[in-house]
Amino acid sequence: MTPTAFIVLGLLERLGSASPYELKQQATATLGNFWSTPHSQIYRTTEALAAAGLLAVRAETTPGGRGRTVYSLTRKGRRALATERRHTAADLPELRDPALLRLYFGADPAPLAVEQLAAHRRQLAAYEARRAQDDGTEPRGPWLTLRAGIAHEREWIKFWRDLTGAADGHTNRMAGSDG
Amino acid sequence: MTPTAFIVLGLLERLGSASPYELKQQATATLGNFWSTPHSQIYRTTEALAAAGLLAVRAETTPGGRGRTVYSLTRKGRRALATERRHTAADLPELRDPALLRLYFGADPAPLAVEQLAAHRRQLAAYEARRAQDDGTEPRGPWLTLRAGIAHEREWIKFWRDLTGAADGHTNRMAGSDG
DNA sequence: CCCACCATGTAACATGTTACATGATTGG
DNA sequence: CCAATCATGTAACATGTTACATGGTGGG
Repeated sequence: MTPTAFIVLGLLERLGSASPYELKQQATATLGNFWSTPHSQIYRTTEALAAAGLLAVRAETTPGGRGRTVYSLTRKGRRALATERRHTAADLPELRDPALLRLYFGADPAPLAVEQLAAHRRQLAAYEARRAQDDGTEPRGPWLTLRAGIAHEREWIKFWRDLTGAADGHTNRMAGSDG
Repeated sequence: MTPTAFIVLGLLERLGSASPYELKQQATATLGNFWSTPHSQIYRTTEALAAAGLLAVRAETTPGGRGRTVYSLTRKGRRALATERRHTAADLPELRDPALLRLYFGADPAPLAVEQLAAHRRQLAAYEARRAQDDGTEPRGPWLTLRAGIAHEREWIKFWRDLTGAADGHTNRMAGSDG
């Protein structure tokens, strides 16, 4: 099962039923900060899952006339989701950061670091606001991923902060916060 | 400029000249741990860069008969690389970890955590071996990205270690090392 | 000499990115 | 009522993944 398929099934379990458009909105709002999915892929995936019998299709006509297609889990879809949840994956994530790539190939660290630092600080603030806003009722999964996000943002901030003032001289190394 | 193009130019600056095959080997060996690139894309990119005048092409016939195509930077290619190095990007990386995705959608943390913990420990060991092996002559860029890799691996290990024993009960939260 | 693996690619298909299209709704 | 935006998609193209092809090379 592809990640997108898993996301579609997982979101539909929560939402009951939804159009691909709504699924995309949900995905952006909830997973968006650690996993992005293009809407084109959501449309393809809902079609494929429906063809495979994991989703039921319903054509809706909203008052006003504009139609849309609404999907919901079938029993088979529920089973597939449960099975997939039990699988464990041993794949590791990649860092895959364009800024890191530039750094690797010899870009001057300081200007990169200034931008990255600001962006990561904004991101961390957003995460922490979300955590603060939570009243303790959010399910454990999302809460844990939020925790992971916060931890890694803090690492990025440490990393780039150390580089904001680093001169681009001949010395390869510097004293760092690295243990 | 696409990341792959930047990688091809950057590697060719180091290597002087290389075939797409060699570029792929180099990319895997050096960047592989934080940025992967499929070989198909390397072949496409070398062709495109050559067509744009950033690379010079030379058809080689190795003793034995098997031919290959060797590329090297043109002056224009060097200029493009220098320009690109000066650009700063404000895009943030995504975590994009399949295990995190499962966690988000309610997978039982413990079994996931066991596998992830082991895998991240191996990865950290590999990074640290590389750092230990370095005699201080490695350029700063690679050394910095290695440092980032190590820091994040440590975060992942903390994260998953806290989850290896977590019961999958009704309590949403637990005491964590999060500060 | 044969099998396995390295070197060197090409091709088919899946996924991701970006642009376009079009009907409703709403703020000015 | 016009422009912007939301809702709802389709399509074109770029990139990534995976399978296949084929010539050399080295070990048993």
